[in-house]
Amino acid sequence: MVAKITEITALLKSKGLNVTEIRRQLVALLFTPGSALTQKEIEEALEEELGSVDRVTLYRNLRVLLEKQVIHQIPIDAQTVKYKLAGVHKKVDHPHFHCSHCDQLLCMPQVKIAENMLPGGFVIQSSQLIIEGVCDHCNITQ
Amino acid sequence: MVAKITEITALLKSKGLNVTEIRRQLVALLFTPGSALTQKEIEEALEEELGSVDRVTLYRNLRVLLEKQVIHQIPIDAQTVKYKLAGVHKKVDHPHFHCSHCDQLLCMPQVKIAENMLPGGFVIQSSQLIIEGVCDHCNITQ
DNA sequence: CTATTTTTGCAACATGGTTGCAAAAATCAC
DNA sequence: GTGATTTTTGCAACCATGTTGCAAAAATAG
Repeated sequence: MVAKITEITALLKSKGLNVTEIRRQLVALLFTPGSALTQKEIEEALEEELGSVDRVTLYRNLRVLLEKQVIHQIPIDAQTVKYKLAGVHKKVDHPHFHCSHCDQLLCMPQVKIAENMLPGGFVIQSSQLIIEGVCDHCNITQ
Repeated sequence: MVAKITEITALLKSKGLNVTEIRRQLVALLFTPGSALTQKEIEEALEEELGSVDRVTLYRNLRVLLEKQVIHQIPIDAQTVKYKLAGVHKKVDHPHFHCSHCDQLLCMPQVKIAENMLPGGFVIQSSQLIIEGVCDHCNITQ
């Protein structure tokens, strides 16, 4: 959770982004592996840190970070989108696992969706898979 | 496309729903296999048929049809939800294939997401898979 | 430090989700 | 069928969120 400021600064700069207070806090917030938040959750968390956050500023920063692929947008269900720090996976559209117990969102690049799973003649361009369930950690400690 | 009115009426009644003009047109619209529309697309299509459609009425009818499982809601990406006539598959959360060429949305119940695809300790409760690509038909005729 | 570029905060507007309520339509009981 | 009852519709209204423009503030470059 406590990522060094220099680490975050370096990440932002490496993507050609200026470093501002909101961006630093925003990235810091998503730095924990597995943590993925909705815009509302981000807004609330940032308000605790910064007092108040303009929703337009947050909205624009989310867009910039998405464009530069610092973060990813993952549609959990028809009415929820979560934001997550982009991992190191090459493909943008790898599967995710959402734990209904602890709300963690984990990348599952080991799960592959391949063309041979489909009837003949179908070509895959991309795919998006969300698996909802209980993660290994919650499964044990529960 | 031209499903007999009696067929649609029967479908609605079988779910315990009264038959109204909007519901009939709405179901008729989604009757074509593979057709899936956004709320906006539905609204526009219905306006051609009925002159004008109140967005609240449409919204409420979509909700009722979802509840009764006459239709399903499928999140195509972070900013698009499509509605589709519910098929005959037992599981609600079967995979879908979205053709980027003809925009058809096809059910792919043959693609299975199984627990053994995940690391040990993970339990699957449900899953949601959207595969984007080119369908067999477009692939040939293209 | 000053000039230039970027970012922020705010007003404003659009769109979609949601509720309440009275009028209209559908269904039910005769 | 008629009238009573239940359901559905259409509309006003409100809230949350997406989106743009613009001037002030902050960050960066020289």
